[in-house]
Amino acid sequence: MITKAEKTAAFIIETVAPIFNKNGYAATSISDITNATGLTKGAIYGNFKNKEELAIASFKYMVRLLMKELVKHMDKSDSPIEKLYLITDFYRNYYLYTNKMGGCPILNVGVDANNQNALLLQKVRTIIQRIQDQLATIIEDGIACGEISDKINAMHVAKRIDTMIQGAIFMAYTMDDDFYIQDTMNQIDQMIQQQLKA
Amino acid sequence: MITKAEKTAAFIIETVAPIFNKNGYAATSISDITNATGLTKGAIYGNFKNKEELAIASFKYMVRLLMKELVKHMDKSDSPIEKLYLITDFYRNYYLYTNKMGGCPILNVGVDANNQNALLLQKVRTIIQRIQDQLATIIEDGIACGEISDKINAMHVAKRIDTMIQGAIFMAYTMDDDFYIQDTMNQIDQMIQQQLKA
DNA sequence: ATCAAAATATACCGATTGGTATATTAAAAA
DNA sequence: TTTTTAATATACCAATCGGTATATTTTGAT
Repeated sequence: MITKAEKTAAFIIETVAPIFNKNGYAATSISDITNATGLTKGAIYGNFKNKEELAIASFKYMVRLLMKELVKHMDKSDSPIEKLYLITDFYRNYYLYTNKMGGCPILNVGVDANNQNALLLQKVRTIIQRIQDQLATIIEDGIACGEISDKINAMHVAKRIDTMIQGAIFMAYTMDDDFYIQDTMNQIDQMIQQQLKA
Repeated sequence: MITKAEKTAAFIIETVAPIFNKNGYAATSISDITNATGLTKGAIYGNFKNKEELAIASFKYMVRLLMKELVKHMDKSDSPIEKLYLITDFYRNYYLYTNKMGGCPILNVGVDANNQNALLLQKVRTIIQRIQDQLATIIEDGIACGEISDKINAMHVAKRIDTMIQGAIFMAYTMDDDFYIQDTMNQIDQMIQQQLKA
């Protein structure tokens, strides 16, 4: 059975996650949290040990949301090479989609947590690692089924694609210009076509 | 003549810039600043209007340092295409070089200032714009002197290169792995060779 | 050496910080 | 319906926040 506290905890996370994502850890105060939720400190600290635990829960929630959407998108095809195109396709809507949740949590927390919060930084690293592993797996699947050239290093290409995507997201948000994402996705598509295809 | 206050202001900026760069605006307190400098609030607020002004001065100082180094590096050749290679060459030492100053100020302030400090964000945008303009100018010079194909859009390529560089910097710092920068610079070099060269 | 001005230190301000102890209310079991 | 427990609200804590007013010191010109 789902308790009241569990519902409250979920509500707090959903409400607070975009705030942490937008403002960063240090710039988000407990009163920001009580104001946004309409709850009091009692409810917050009754459900979370401290600010850090809530920030981590918020980050995990954001990433889970994003990854669920990405996987849903990728599942539209079984072909590895088509899956790669579906990934760039997903990121073409990323700016619009993540704006609602206060930006890209990986970029934001990655920069914000560095030198500031070891636990949060560790969580981001794990997520990035997981994304790259999955990307590499798709490429390896493509090699295995003959869609992708066996000359290429799957993990290297995975990192390369991920790096370009994160660069595009940073530029898009900092310059408030979606062009960077659109152009980078075209660039990655071209890379897939010209360098990866068997 | 150089006054005592001017020397103090310079000393404060040099001392504090890496701290702002590492911690971000909100997570850097005035007491962090007095502790690091050994000065008191009187000296700080006697030389700077407020925390924001000091943060902006610190950011400008970091960028000036970096850009001076980059320009010095680029001046090793007059050939536009060689200048492009010298840029990637510069960034091959970027991780080691910027670690001492608390990371890449453009990445850090770009993410930190977004939704937090409009003035700082504006400064980053101006710097990024300037970098891309200069990059585009080099490419256009290359086109003019026949080193670079006239088929390409200079500004688009400039943005593309800048995006890849920033992505590499983000990944390198978040994952604490210089590989991302080295690999991306190789990638850009290859791009120059295969797509830009006339 | 004196003195005015510039520069820095000290002491203080109200507001806010993250967090806790306790009181109160709401929910569920008896 | 009473009683117990779970959940939330209230009131408070010391510490710190950014910033200022004023006192003190240092500096350079006379």
